[in-house]
Amino acid sequence: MDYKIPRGTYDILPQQSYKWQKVIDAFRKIAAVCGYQEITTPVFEQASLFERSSGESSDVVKKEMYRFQDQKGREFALRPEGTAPVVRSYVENRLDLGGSNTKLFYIGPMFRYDRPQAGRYRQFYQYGIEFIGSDNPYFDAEVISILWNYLTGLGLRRLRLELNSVGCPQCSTAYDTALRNYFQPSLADLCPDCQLRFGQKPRRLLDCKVPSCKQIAAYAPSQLEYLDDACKVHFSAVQDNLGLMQIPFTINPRIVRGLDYYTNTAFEIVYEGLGAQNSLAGGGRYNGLIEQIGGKSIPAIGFAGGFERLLLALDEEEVELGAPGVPDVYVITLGEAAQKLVLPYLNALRGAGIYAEFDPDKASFKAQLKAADHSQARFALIVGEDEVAANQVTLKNLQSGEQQTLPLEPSDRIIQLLKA
RNA sequence: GUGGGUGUAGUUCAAUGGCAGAGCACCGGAUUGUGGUUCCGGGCGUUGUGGGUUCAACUCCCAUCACCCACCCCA
Repeated sequence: MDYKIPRGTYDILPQQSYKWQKVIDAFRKIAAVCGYQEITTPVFEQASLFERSSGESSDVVKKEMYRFQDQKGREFALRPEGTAPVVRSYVENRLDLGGSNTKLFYIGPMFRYDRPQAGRYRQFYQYGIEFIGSDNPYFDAEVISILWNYLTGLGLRRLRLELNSVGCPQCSTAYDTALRNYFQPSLADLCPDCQLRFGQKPRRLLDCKVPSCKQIAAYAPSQLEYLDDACKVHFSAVQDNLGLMQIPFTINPRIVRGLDYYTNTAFEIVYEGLGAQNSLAGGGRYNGLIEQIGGKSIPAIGFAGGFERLLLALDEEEVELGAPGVPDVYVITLGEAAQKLVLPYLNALRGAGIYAEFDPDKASFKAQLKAADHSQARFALIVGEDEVAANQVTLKNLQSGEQQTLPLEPSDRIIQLLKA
């Protein structure tokens, strides 16, 4: 083998495809019934779009972005996430001037230069929702409910929805100050990573896993105590709405979104039983992002989830996603005359929407019947010398073994039988 | 980016430094046109790759690549 697939990527092979189609179709369906329409953006964008929106200090931008220059020296990046491109498109196409809400969803590959691990790839596929246009807490609940209903609808049970509010930029900076005050005295005892976090993103100190840091962080103030009145009201309204929609959640004041643009509502869905990469999806409000990217000041909220982990979780929970398609009929011929007769027949069946399989390389009758059995086709359509002579075909039900003879010409009757 | 583990047939796994094997899967056959069960037959695979040690390496050593696990990050 001379060529190898790039590290951290994978092929979706035909035997796996139907599962992907199933989860993708289910997502499209639920998005549609909530009024969301699909948007597809390029897989690469100006690198600065992500630098500015995700935050220069975020790991995603700092060390995980695939960057390249094109022939004219322009700086591009393979998109590491979906929200910034959607917002870029929204602003660029002046959807912000319409004055009404915009409901979008996307599905596509994202790219991050991470060390590969179970549930973590360098090219991975995400589904996501972006609601743009209103700060009404109903929409927080709507967006979260889409995610929740999608995942539970697929059959997942061991899900946990964790909810938090990171507040508006004002309460957020107030909170950062409070955290710095809290950690200041123990600064020297923190791990090197945390010492960096102290300066850049103090709230990251809260989910450090080093035991000594954990201990120090144990009594740190909670974000929720530093929400201003408006943010408090919003947060509790979101909770009320979720309650009314009967979506269970737990408040986790320590969940922190990795990208800088989040405000107020932040949430994450974790699946118990996936190992380290157990976060199935996450999202939140980003009320300042549209303005930051050059549009009007318009509130918005969204989420993104990864299909790879979703499929792992479905596998873990032994959810059956159906099976690959099997032929309705397997066509068996014997002799040259039969083969000639059968080609127009095949075409007619397929034209009528019937999945018909045929392999002229299988010579013997036995081999063909074996192949028919192996294909799990429901029927075998047999055209041999006898049939040619008698101007008819034999239709054999492979489950029951019953067979009947029918006129040679493809008829509605046969099509009905095969479709049944 | 850091630490640990693994790498043998399509696949799951064997092989005290001494001839590279088995189950499953796959293909063919068991007299003329009837499948699933059964029986018989079918495998030289650069033992991930490249070096080294040795009379001899799947086995020991080094490097490299890939995957897995954890950290990290995040979906």
